[in-house]
Amino acid sequence: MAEHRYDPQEIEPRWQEVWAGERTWEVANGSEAGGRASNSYVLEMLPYPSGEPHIGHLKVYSVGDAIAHYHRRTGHRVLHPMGYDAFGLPAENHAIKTGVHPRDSTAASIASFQREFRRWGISIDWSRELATHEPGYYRWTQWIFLELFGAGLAYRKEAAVKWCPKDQTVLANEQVDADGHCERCGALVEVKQLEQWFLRITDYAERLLGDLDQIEWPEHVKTMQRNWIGRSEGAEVTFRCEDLDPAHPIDYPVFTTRPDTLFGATFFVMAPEHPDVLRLAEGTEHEQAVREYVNVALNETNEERGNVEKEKTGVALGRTVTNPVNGEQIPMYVADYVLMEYGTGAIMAVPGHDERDYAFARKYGLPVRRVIEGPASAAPDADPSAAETTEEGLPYSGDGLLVNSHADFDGMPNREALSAIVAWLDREGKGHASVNYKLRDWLISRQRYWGTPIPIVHCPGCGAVPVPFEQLPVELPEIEDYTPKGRSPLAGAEDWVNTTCPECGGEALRETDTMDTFVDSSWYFLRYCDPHNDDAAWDPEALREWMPVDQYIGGVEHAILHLMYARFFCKALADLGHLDFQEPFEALFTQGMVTKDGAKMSKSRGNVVSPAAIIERYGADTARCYILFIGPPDQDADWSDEGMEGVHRFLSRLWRLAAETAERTDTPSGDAAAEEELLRKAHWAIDKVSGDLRRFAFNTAIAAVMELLNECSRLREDTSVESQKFALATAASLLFGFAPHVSADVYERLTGGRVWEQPWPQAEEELLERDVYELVCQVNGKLRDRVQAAAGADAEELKELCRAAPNVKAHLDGKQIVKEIVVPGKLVNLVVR
RNA sequence: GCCCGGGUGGCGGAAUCGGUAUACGCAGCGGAUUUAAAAUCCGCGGCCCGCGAAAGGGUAUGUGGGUUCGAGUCCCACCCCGGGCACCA
Repeated sequence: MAEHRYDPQEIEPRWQEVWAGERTWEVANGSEAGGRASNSYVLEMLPYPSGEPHIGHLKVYSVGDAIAHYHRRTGHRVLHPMGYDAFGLPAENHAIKTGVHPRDSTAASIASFQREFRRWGISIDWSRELATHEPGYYRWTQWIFLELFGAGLAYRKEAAVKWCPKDQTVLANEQVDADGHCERCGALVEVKQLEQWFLRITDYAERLLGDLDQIEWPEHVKTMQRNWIGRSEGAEVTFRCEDLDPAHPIDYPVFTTRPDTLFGATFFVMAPEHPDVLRLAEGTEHEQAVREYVNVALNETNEERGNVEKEKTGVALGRTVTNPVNGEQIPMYVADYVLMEYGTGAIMAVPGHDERDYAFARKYGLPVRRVIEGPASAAPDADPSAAETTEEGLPYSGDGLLVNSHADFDGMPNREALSAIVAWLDREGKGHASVNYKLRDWLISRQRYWGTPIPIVHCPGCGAVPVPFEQLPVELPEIEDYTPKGRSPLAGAEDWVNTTCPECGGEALRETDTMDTFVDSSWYFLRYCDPHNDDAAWDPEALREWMPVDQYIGGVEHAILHLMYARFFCKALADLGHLDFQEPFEALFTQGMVTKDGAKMSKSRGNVVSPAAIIERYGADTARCYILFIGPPDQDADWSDEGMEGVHRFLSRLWRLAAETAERTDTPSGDAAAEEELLRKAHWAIDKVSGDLRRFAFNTAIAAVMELLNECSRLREDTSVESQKFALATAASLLFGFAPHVSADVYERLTGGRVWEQPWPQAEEELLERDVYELVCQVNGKLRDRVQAAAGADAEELKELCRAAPNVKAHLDGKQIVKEIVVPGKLVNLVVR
C-alpha cells in the first residue's frame, strides 16, 4: 500500500481553485424559491485594510465561515460577502511619513487581504466585494449624508470640540478615552472651538434604547449600549435670578433626578463654560476671581477635570437665585464639577443628599440640610447629645420620608413626594417632568484628507448648500501635501475648493472636512445586497431579500460605536422611507481576543503570531480548526503552538485513515457489536455537532469529531470498509465548516461526492438511544457502583438493581434505607441511616 | 464607586435542565516499531491513603456559610482576575 502523507500545500490550493472556478459561494438576487425565509445573511465586520491580516481576522472569519456553511447545508441560500473599510487615519499618516498616496498603500493592503482570505478558504461571494474608498461606494455615503441633511439630521454648529494635537483633527467624544487621550495615537486631547458637522443621533436615543429588547444580542453588549445612552428620568426646574435687573429676571432651568430633594437645595452651581458666568460676576467683588477660575478650568485637560478623586473647587459669582419651592435666595457658584454638555450646564446643589454637592459645601462652608429621613438617622440609639451635628449620616442618597420641606410633603415617602412636587411645579409653571440622556450628537467632521468628502458648498449668499444628486460623488481631489495644519488638507486644493453655488451660481467654496470613517461603515451591509447599482444606493427589493442580517459577527470593541451608529442609520433611513426595517442586525456574536503568552499581540512585545507563516507551515485548515478548538469563541484565548500541532495531528490522522480506507478492497463483514458501536458513535457525533453549532460551541464540536475519529481507529480491525467509510465521511462532513479543504478531500475520496452539496447529516433517533445503559448507584449521594440496566426498566427494577450492586451492598451493611431516589436513565440514590 | 464577565488537573478547556467532576487536546510517563532518532501506533494518568500492585477508601471545581437525597451548577457573604462606564446632577 502506498505511503499516505497529509499534504495541505497540495490539497488546499486544489480545492480553492474548484470554488473560485465554479464561483461556488456566489448567490444571485431574485431567488424564485423560498424567498426571504430560506435566505440567510451571515456577515462578519469588514476589515480595515492595513498591512496584512492578523490572527484576530483569522478568528472572526473562521467563526463566520463555520456559521455560513452550516446555514447553507441546512437549506439556506447564504449571502456571505466581503469588503474593506478603506478610508482612515493610518493610511494617511503613512502617506505623510513616506509620501505614498493613501490610495496606493490601501490598494496594496487590500490585495494582501484578498490573497489571504482566498488562502484561508473562506466561502466569500466575491462578486459583491466593495471598498468604502471607491467613488462608486462613497457617492452613496454622500447621498445618505444629504438625505440626513435634508431631514435636519445633519447640521453644523460651532462647538468646543476634542482636538488631537498630534493627528491635528477633531475627535468624536467616543474616540477620547477616559483619561482624555486620543484613542488612536495616545496624545493628550485639547479643547478647541470650531464649526463642525453633527448627526442628530440624540433624536433617536429613546428608540435606540427601546429597540434593544427586540434583538438577539449578548446581554453585556446591550448593557453597554444602555449605559452609553444613559437615560435618566427627573424634572427640569426653573431657578430665577433677579440680581442683574429685577425688571428682567433671568430663568435658569436645571435638570435633576431628585426633585424630591428640592427643599434641600442650598446653593446653585454653573459650569465654567456656561455663557452667563462672566456676565453674572461682572461688577461684583468676585469678578476677577471668576475670570481667573474659568480660565484655569477651560484649560484643564479632560484627565484632570474628570478625576472624581480631585478636590472640588469653585468660586462664588456674588449673585443669588430663588429656589422655586420655598422662595429662598441661594448663592450662585461656578465650579468645574458641573458639565456644560449634560442637562442645562447648571445644577441645584443639595449637599444633604448628593456626595459631590456635600464635598463642595463642606469645603466652602455652605449649609447642609437634611430633607429625607433615612433609616440610619431614624435609629433610636442615636446619641441625643449629637443633636447639634445635624450632618450625621449625610450625605444620604437612599429613600426615606421627607422632613424639613413643607407641610404638604413632610412625612411623605420620597418617591411619592417626587411625583407630588413635580406635579406642583408643573401647576405653578416652575418646572415639569423631563428625561435626559448621556448620549451626545455624533460629530462627524474630520480635518483630514483620506475620507469621504462632505458634499456641501458654502455660498456667501445661500449658506450651506447641498451638492446636487447628479454631481455626486464629490471626488477627493489630488493633493501634494497631506500634512495637517489645523485645517483640512483639502483646503490646499484650491481649484477644487473654489466652485460655484448650485443654487445662485455665484462664487462659493466647497466644504473641506471629510467624514468620520464610522459613517462609511454604518451602511455597508446594505450595499452588499445590491453592490453594483449605479442608479441608487440599493434597490428596496434587494434589501427585502436579504436584510436584516441574520447573524453578525465581530469584535466586542465595536459594542458601542459602530453598532450604535449602524442602528441609528437604519432608523433614520427607515424614517425617510428608504428601509422597511428598524434594526440591521437580528443576532450578534462577539468573539474574544487571541493573545499570546497571556498578552495582547503587538510588534513591540514581539509576540505576534502571523497567520501567513502558520498557514505556510501547517495549512489553513489547521490554523482555522485550532483557533476554534482553543476554547469558547466569545472568550479571550491564548495561542499555543503545541496546541495547534495537536490539531494538525488530528487532521493528518483523519486524512491518512480516509486515504487508506478509500483504497481498501477487502470487505470483511465486521463484528456486529463493533459495527453497531461505530454507527452509534457517528450518529452521536452528528447530534452533538448540530447542537454545538447552534450555540457557537465550536470547541466541543471539534472535540466530538475527534472522538468519532478515535473510535474509527480503535474499531478499525473489527468493522467493515463500508462502516469505516460511512464514519469517516461523516466526520469529514461535520468538520467541513471548520476545515473545508481536508474535509472536501476526504469526503470525495470516500464517496466521490462534494460535501458542500450534501445536506447537513441527520442523526437517527433510534441510534442515539441505547437499550442498555450504565446505571449509577449512589449511597447517600456518593457513587458506589455502576451496573447495566435495561432502558425500559421501571423504578422498582432499578432500585432492586442498585441494592444488588456488589459495592452498594457493602455500604448498606447494618444500615437502614430511609429513602430511595430514582432518576430513570441516570441513577439511583439510596439514603441510609 | 457603579454595571457586566470569569476563577475547575501541570496547561487550554468539558460538564447544554440540580444527577457519574475533569470529555477533547497539550505537556508528562510507560510500552510497541526502529541499528538509532523523528514520525506513527497502543496504554496510564487530579491529589492523598492503600508497604510495590490491585480491590477499595478519603478528598478536591477561589474562600466561608446555606438550601437539597444529591451543588462546579441555586441562595447569602467575601477574596482575586478581566472588561465597560465614571463629577451625567
